[in-house]
Amino acid sequence: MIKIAITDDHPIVIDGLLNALYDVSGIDVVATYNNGAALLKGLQEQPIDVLLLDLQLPDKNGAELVPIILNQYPDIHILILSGVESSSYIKEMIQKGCKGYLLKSNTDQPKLIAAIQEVYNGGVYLESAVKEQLLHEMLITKRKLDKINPKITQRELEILHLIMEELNNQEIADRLFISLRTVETHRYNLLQKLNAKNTTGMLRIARQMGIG
Amino acid sequence: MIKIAITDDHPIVIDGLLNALYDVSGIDVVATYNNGAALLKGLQEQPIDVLLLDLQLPDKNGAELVPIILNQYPDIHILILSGVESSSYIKEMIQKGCKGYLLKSNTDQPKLIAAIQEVYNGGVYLESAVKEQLLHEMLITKRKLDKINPKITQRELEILHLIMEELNNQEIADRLFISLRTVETHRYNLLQKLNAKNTTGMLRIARQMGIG
DNA sequence: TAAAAAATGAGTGGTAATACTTATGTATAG
DNA sequence: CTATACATAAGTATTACCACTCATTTTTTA
Repeated sequence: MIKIAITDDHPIVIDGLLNALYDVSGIDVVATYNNGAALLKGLQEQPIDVLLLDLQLPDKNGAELVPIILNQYPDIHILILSGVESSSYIKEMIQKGCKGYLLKSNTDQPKLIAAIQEVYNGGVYLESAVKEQLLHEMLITKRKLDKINPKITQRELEILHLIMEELNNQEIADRLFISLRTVETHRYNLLQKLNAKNTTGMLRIARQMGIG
Repeated sequence: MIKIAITDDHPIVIDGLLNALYDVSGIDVVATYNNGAALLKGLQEQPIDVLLLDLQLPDKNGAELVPIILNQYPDIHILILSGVESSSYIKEMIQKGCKGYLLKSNTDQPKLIAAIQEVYNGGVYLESAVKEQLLHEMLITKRKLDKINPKITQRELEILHLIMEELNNQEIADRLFISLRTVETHRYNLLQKLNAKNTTGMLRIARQMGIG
């Protein structure tokens, strides 16, 4: 018997989920909460296996809540049930330790049950639309910017790589047997070409272009 | 008519591909090469739409070859045909601008044709095994490092996020209604806790921990 | 081979970040 | 009720980085 808790601030969503999971063999919804505080309190007395968690809650959002929960109850399998299909959100949640990410918009009963069983058994559940989204994010990045992007020279690229390796200008100069001033010039030109305001921005853009 | 070139150092592979693509409507194999140099030379006189490229060539490997080709012929769609299913390879190749990655081990004629048509039409082709591999890679990262990780406070995390957004200390101070010196202190403590020597390193480590 | 692009490097000035230490109010947990 | 942790903030130096401009040499390409 998989013990489940539902947390969502919309009663309608909770009703829908209860309905979808009612009388399903092997699944038992033992609690529902409508905010983060209630959830954290409830977990103290009611142990669960799987948590269906909405990302947008009135008091705390999922990004804050998940680490707190997993820190105290590492064995709970968290299944995010969200309205937004944003790959950065999805990635963040999974990396924080959630076991799945469902979209409210297209999750029906069979999917929901499949997801619950999958995460309960130690797997990760992502529906195919979400998978596609992630892959797209991961792979596309580069070439579109590539056209717009002013071409970075070989030497500039080398310097970019060394900056990524956390070398400072002096260390880069020593490594490449060139003057500190030359490194500064290359670096300045990189900032211009990538239209970045500082090193952080430069590296972010570079990463988006697939460098690194 | 999609004009195709094949590059592989194994004649048997070339024969197999020729055979698979022979007499397929809309597809025309116009050249075959068995090393990188021959390919680069051939491209000068024989324009193509799609390149089937083996990663392991005797003279140059794919990682070197692809940027050279795409730099000179940005409109060629490169389809990697490799024996190794390594996600880092796959990612690297796609990010360098390749449009697809096929495994020699399980590519049959229909798959091959589908892939060629997909990339010719501007898409990216990855077979499902490869997709799964990539997703796995992408999502696993976090939790193992999570245990080791020194505890970063809520406020420090906030500041880390704002640094990632390319704000400087003054801007962060203004945003959080605190003093510049306080931001500097938090930032200093972050560098210590993450054991980083500069902002670049700090952000790299943070990313590895799944922050961002 | 001329023209363009890339790599090299310096001048000069300014701003931001890093490297510490010390300290205080405040919340929190034992 | 008292350690402990956290957020806050200042003092004092030093170093790194950013912002430009200009100039020379080398390499690439037309």
